[in-house]
This record gives sequence, structure tokens and C-alpha cells, in this order.
Amino acid sequence: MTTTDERAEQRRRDIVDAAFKVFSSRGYHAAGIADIAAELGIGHGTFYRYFENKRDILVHVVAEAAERLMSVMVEDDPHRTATLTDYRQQTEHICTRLFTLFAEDRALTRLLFVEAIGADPEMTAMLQRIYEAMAVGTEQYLRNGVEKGFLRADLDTEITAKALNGMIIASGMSLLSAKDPIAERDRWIRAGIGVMFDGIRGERP
Amino acid sequence: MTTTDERAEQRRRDIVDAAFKVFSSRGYHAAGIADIAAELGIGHGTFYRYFENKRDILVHVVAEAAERLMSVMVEDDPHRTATLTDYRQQTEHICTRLFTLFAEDRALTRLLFVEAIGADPEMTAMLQRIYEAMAVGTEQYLRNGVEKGFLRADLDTEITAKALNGMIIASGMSLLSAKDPIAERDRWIRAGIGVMFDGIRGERP
Amino acid sequence: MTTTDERAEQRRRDIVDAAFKVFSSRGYHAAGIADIAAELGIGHGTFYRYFENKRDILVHVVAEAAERLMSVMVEDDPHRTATLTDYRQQTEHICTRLFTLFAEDRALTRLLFVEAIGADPEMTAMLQRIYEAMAVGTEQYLRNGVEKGFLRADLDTEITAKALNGMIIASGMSLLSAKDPIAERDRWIRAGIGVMFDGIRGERP
Amino acid sequence: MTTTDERAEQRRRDIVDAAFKVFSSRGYHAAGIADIAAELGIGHGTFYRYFENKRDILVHVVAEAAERLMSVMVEDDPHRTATLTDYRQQTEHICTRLFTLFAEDRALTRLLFVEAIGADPEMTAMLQRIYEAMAVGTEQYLRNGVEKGFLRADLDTEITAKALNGMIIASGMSLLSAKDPIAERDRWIRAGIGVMFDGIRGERP
DNA sequence: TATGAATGAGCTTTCATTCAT
DNA sequence: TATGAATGAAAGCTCATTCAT
Repeated sequence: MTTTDERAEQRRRDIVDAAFKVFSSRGYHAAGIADIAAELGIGHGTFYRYFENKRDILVHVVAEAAERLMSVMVEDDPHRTATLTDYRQQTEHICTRLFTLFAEDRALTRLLFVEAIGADPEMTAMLQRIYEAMAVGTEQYLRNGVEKGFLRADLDTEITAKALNGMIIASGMSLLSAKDPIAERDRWIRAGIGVMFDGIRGERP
Repeated sequence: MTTTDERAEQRRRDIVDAAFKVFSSRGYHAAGIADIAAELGIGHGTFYRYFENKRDILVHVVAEAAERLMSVMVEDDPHRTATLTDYRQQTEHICTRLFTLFAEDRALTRLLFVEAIGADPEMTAMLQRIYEAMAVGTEQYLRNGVEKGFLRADLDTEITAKALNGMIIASGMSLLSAKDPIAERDRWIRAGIGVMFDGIRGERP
Repeated sequence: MTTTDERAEQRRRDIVDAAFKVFSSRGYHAAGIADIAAELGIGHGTFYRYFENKRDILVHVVAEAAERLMSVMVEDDPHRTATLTDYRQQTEHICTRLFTLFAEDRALTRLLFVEAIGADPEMTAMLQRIYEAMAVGTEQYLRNGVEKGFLRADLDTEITAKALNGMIIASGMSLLSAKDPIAERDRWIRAGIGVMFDGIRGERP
Repeated sequence: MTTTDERAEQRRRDIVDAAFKVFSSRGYHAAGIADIAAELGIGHGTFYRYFENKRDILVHVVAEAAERLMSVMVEDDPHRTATLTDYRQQTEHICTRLFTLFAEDRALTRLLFVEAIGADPEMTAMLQRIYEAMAVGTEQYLRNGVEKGFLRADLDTEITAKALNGMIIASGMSLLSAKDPIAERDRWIRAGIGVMFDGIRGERP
């Protein structure tokens, strides 16, 4: 019967969700397996039927969080746009979705950008790979723009993608402690798009 | 006697340095007080004569590291420059110094951007304050540019400063795993300055 | 229905056999109920339908092993022999059968003389009773010899039986780590019989 | 100062002694580190300053117990005796000392012959090495007797030594559950020596 | 009858911190 | 002032046993 498998799969998801909650609130090191189990109202032995150990669940929690983040980033087609205006609008949509995610799901932001990062060397490496993947995603948009001719031809797409990524992460961190996240988000959208496209310098003669 | 105080002060510095080394290599949680003491060849009971506890030393280590970072950022006078060219050169100098610091002192980068960030809630708060301070520093440069008229008048200096900060931190993270940090640094300087000033879009008509 | 009972009885035997295998290879404490169930390809909940708990199965496994050992010891009739030569031959047969059992079924040897002995206080007591029973068996042969007059009249049959038992157990332990068990067994038969009957001292004048 | 080292050495010995007591009474697996610490009235963290882990202390406890046993066995010079009478007396002395040890220090007997034997595979191997060493010791006495001509020339000294060892161990086990250990010991001495030297058969014609 | 998901008692081990010397 | 032996809270993890299905 599939029911058993489905139930197991559901429980795995429940544990990942509970762990996500616990890790992002208490922090990875301060959190215990007992906290996760208590969050679900299950025995802590049950946890070990579904996950190898504490690190194992962290990997799954981070993987899922990263997937959610990535799915927001790659929702658009990098090759769709052909003009700067079009492209700018696409970027605005992506940023809106991302910053909204950050503003609404502070736990995710906290987990990915704060709690997981120094959990242990391998976790740090995993997050660096995630940042790298984000950058690769961003770079595709940039490449498309350079190829279509509406972005600077001399753009170092790799580094620039990482730099833009840094801005995105900074927005997440900033929204984390914002008093009015929605208002702050809107400022980030405007200001962020502004820097990205036009830079900071004044109007050219 | 001053000598005694001086000696004590020296020892405090030694401990901070040793802790810096240990935390940035092993990671905060994986590191033990015994490791720090061993690094200095002192008894680990001695540690507690100079610092309250493990968190206390982390605070000092992070504070010192942050100070080093800040000193590089504020070495220039934010109000000195009057033209865009001048300003761009100043920015290039600052970025060069910063990225060189990141490339040369990976331990500092690792400590500030990786190990300390999720150590515990208060540490996270402290680092957010540090990022905030960095942003405030950056903002002064931007304000000067806006006031002098060579930066966009409508610049949201606060958010933009944070965004640029994010780029700076991203460069640090990137250099952390770079194979050839010096070459990577130079790409970051060029590409970073490029995005900052001109944005990513192609030449205007 | 008898069929049901027979099936149940068969399953009990299967579980005892599987447990025997698992305990003698992994060791009692290192072995888990799950290992026994896995060996049989049954659910480990099923185990508890046939045996009370882990100790219960050990008792059964040890009892069965002890029975096999005892059956080899009592195969002969203690009262049959009337002369020393006859008796010596009988002893040789018994030793051959015993040592062959040890050489061929190392698992049994291991279980009885190694794994079960310190499993827990009650198990230790059970094994002491088993050793005692073996000694009682051995003593019957000695008594017969003393009565018939071909063994020393002053023999402390009880202690001597225990001592001979010790030799038998020592042979089992020795064969456990023997490279060539069959060859080693033959040496044990000869040397063992030699000590038993003649002792170690040289020819009498 | 040596005092510190001496104190540490004393504590190590104390822990070994306490562990010896606890292991031989509760049994290795049933005993916890906490029991050992409680026996000494020290914190259980202290235990780990002196021993790696639970297995480590068992190794030390068994090694010490084995050493005590061995020291009793090798107290005499295997090459000293030149006549059977002399030799028999020597053997009697050794057996007396051994059996007295068993009768008086049941904990040692229990530890070596019961608790440690199946603790884990490596422990089993260690004990087999100890039995082997005992056998090697015994064999030296036999070899001397064969060389000097008062023991049977055709003696398989290796196997015979193991067989005698088995008798010795059996005496230990027997004394473990004896009601009057001293009386039982004396019977073992007489009966044991009897079998060893003269075997069981009646007077020769 | 057979199952295996759930459980939690209970163990080993670590390490920040204390304090007598 | 410097030390490191002692400590015990606290955590991760295992596995025999139960019981609803």
C-alpha cells in the first residue's frame, strides 16, 4: 500500500518543517533534537527513524530552503527578454518576488544567511555551493543581456553576478531586522534596481 | 606599577589574537578554550583571568576584526572629493584596500562573514550592528557625492549603502574560496567599480 | 488445529536457530533483535510473539546448545564398561565426539564458552548450572570406574569431574582459534586422554 | 613536583580499582561510567581525564587482573626442580597460591573468567591472549620436567599445558559458587594435583 | 497472526567553567 | 598571578519493547 510510504514521506516533511522552525529560531547549535521532536509532539527516538543525525536534518532543511529560494530566482526565462526595458521589468519582478520572500519568510532568510553558514565546515561549503548556484542563475540573465546587446559588452558576468547576489543577500539581512519589512522591501526594490541598472553616478552630460 | 598593567594588556591582546586564529580556522563552536590556551602555551584557567567566558572572547575577537575592517573603510575622508573622477578614484582605492585585505587575510573574512554570524543570537545582533556601521560609513561617501552633485540626486543613500556593502561582503566570500585570490581581487575591483558607478546597462544613446 | 501449533513450533525453532547464529557471530550484547528478525526475514515485532524478550531467547538458545553438548556427552552408557582398556576406549570415543563437535561447530563453542557467560548475572548462573550438569555427567563415568575398581579408589570424583570438564572447555576454547582445527583436535584427543589416565609423570620404576 | 604525577597515578589506580569492583559485581555491560565514578565519589567527567572511554578502562582492569594472576603463576622458577617429588611439591605450592587467590579474590576470578570474556570481540581476543600466556607459563614447567626426565617423554607439552590451564580455570569457576571456598580449595588442591600427576586410573600392577 | 512505526529510558561523552594550590 | 584537576549539565544517539493496524 502506498499509504504507508505516503505517511512516512509526510512525516519526513513534517520533521524538516519542524527542524526548519527550530533551527531558524533557536539557531542550529542551540537547538536540540529534543526541541524538534517536542515541536512535533513526537518522541525523539522517532526522529532517528527518519534522519541519520543532527547534521543530516540540517542538510535537508537547508536544501529545501535553498530550493525555495532558487525556484523564485529561476521562475523567469533568462532568454526571454530582448530589450532593456523588458529586461528591467523582468528584473524588477524577480527582485519583487525575492524581497517579498525575504520580507515574509524571515525564518528562511535567517536560516540560509545566518544560522547555517558557520554550522560546520561542510555546511559552510554547502552554502558556498548554494551561493555559487545562485550566482550561476543570475549570470544567465546577464549573459542574455550582453548577447542581446542591451547590457554592457565588457561586463564581467561572473563577478558581476556574484556582486548582484551580494546585494540580494544584503537585502535579506536588512529585511531581517526591519521594523516595517514591506516598506523596506519596496525601498530595496527601487534602490536595488537603480544601482543595478544605472549605477550611482549622476546623469551624464 | 604600569608594567603589570602593560603586561596584562599584552596578554589580553595575545589571547584575542590566539582566539582569532583558532575561531577562524576551527570555527567558533568546534573550538575550545583549551585550543586557545594551547595556541598560546598557557593554562586554560589563565584564560578566565582575562575574559569572562567563551562568548566574551568572541565579542572581543569580532570587535577587533571589525575595527580592522572599518579602519580600512574610513581611511579616506568622505568629504574630500568634489568631482566624479576624483570620487571614482577614491572608491577604487578603498575597494583595492578592502579586497586586498580580504585576499590576504582570509581568516578575518572567514571570522566576520562565516564563523561569527550564527554563533548565537547576541552575536548575530552584534554583527548586524557591525554591518550597519559599515553601511553608515559607506553612506557618508554617497551623501557627499549627492551633495556635491556628482551622484544621482534621487539616490536612496541608506539602502544603496547597504547594497554596496552586500557587494563588498560578497567579494569577501568569493575571495575565500578563490584559487588565485590576487587575480580574483583585481577582477572584483574592476567589475565591482563598474557596477557601482555605471550599472550593468549598455551605453546610452 | 495441530497445523497451526506445528507451524508456531517451527517458527520458534527458526528463531532460536537465527538467534544462535546472530549471538555467536556478533555477540549477545552487540546483537539486536532486529538482526535476528532480519536473519529470518521477518518483522521484529513478530519476534515478541514467540519470545518474551532478548534474555528469553538467549536462554532458549543456550539451552539448546547445552542440550546438544550434553547429548554428545551422555551418548554412551556410564555403567557399560568393566575394564580400564574398555573404559579408556569409551572415553576416547566421547572425547572424539566432543572435540569434533567443537572443531566443527565453532559457533556453539563460542556461544557456550564466550558469548553467553557474562551476558548477565542470571545467564552466568544458568551456565554455571550447565557446567555443573556436565560435571555430574562426567562424574558418573568416574564413579563407575571407581566402583568397578579400574580407577583410583581415592578419587574425589566430584572435583575430578569438574577438573576434566575444565580440560574439555579448554579444548573448545583452543579449537576456537586453531588454524587447523582437525589436526588440533587430534592432538587434544591424544594429549587429553594421556593426562586424564596417566597424568603427566614419567614411567614408574 | 613529583607530587602531582604521583597523585595522578594514584587516581588512575583508584579508578582501575573502582572499575574492577564495579565490573566484577555488576558486570561490564550493566555497569556505567557513573557507577565507577560514584564508587569513588568523583564526578564522572573526572573519569575521562584518566581514561579514554569505557573499553579503555576495561583493558586496564583486565590487564591488571591478568598481571596479578600471572605473577602468582610465575613466582617459582620453572627450571629449579630436578626430581618428581620436588616438582610435585612445587606444583602444589603454585596450585595452593592460585586456588587461594581464586578463593579469596572472587572478584578477580569473576572478572577474568566471566565478565570480560564476551565483552566485545577485541576483549575476547585479549583474554585468549592472556589464556595463551598462562599456557606458555605452564608449558615451561612441563618442558623442564620432560627435559629432566621426570615427566613423560612423549608429553605434548603445548596441549597439555592448555589442558592443565583449563583445570585451573575450572577451579576458579568452581570456587566462585562454593559455599565454603577454603574447604573446596583444599579439595581442588589434592584432587587437581592427583589428576595432573597420576591421572585417574587405578594402581598399576 | 504479522508487522514495523513509535517510543523513551538510559547510556557515553564533551567541554565551559570553577577554584584550591 | 597562573594553573589544570575536577566537575556536571547537557547533548546525541541506540535499541528493546509496545501496540495499533
